[in-house]
Amino acid sequence: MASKVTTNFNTKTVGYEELLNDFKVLLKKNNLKFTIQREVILETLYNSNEHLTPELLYNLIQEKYPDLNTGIATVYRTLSLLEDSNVVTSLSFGAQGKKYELGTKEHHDHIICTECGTITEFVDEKIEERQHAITDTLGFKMLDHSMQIYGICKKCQNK
Amino acid sequence: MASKVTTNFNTKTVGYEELLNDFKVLLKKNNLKFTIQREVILETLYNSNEHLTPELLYNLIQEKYPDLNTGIATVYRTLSLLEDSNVVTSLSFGAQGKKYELGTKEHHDHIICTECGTITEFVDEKIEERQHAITDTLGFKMLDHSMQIYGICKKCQNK
DNA sequence: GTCGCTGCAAAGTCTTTGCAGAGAG
DNA sequence: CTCTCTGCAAAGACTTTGCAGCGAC
Repeated sequence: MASKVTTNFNTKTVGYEELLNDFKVLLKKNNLKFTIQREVILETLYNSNEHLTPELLYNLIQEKYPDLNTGIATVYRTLSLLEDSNVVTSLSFGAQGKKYELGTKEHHDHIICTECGTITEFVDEKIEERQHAITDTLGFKMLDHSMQIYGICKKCQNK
Repeated sequence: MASKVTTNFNTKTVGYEELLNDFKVLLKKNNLKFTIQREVILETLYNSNEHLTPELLYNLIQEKYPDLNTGIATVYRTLSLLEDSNVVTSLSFGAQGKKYELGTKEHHDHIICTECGTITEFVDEKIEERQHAITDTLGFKMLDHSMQIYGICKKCQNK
């Protein structure tokens, strides 16, 4: 790898077994129960590379496990639980509706195509460095950050 | 000014008269009417250095011009109009509720204190440069971008 | 068995819309 | 005068909550 490359696209680090196990440990630690609904929600989030809205997630689950008859309320409740536990992260870009993604990936930012809605992820070391420099100047203790670039992707430009 | 300074905080460029005039021109161009409610909304946005939610804006107006009895629906309608015309920009950081700010300032990013909610604005040239470099690599046509840094401000750390 | 979880439906938020009268141009 | 705006209230979208029965442990 060339040493000049400081931007990386698309990172995924944790395997499903590991993720599931961590989730079980988390539940046990808080006296919560491991239910089939919770597993299905986690699995569906894991297997989707998209950023999912609660409703989209609900539909995917209905489709794949119609017999479970999982309620939308459970999806919301589980997403809140997962967000509080930092297993998923919520994003609120566009006009309406939060989207969720697993937080097991490495930190990354987002490039969003306003035509087709496709989200590309990236990390750039230089930007990360500057962010630290800026908050240091202000005496601000950085906990997290997010960056979104909006525009038109290559594919949509060629349409 | 030292040449090393590439980060700037808090920028405001357009005066109210100019802003108001642009708004009137915009309205005329689209066969829309200049109403007292629209003026009050624009003025209140201008005079607030905060990022306002529709409800907060509505309350400020009720307080200052109780006789106008401006409806919340008008606030929403006017904000949509202003957003479509790129006079204001909406931000959807935190958990719920969009916030609006005038788009007449120069482009800037946001540093948000998760304790007290204070928002600091900044621009960093190096980051802007990198963003362009990244989208160029992807053949992506950047239209806009936004960046938020979350953490704890100096004041709140000392509490 | 106990106690948390689930689905359902009802209740909350926040935002948008239909309508009839008011008001800008 | 005309045609858009406005306030009101009703309707919509999205999310949360109360409850009684179900199910993990």
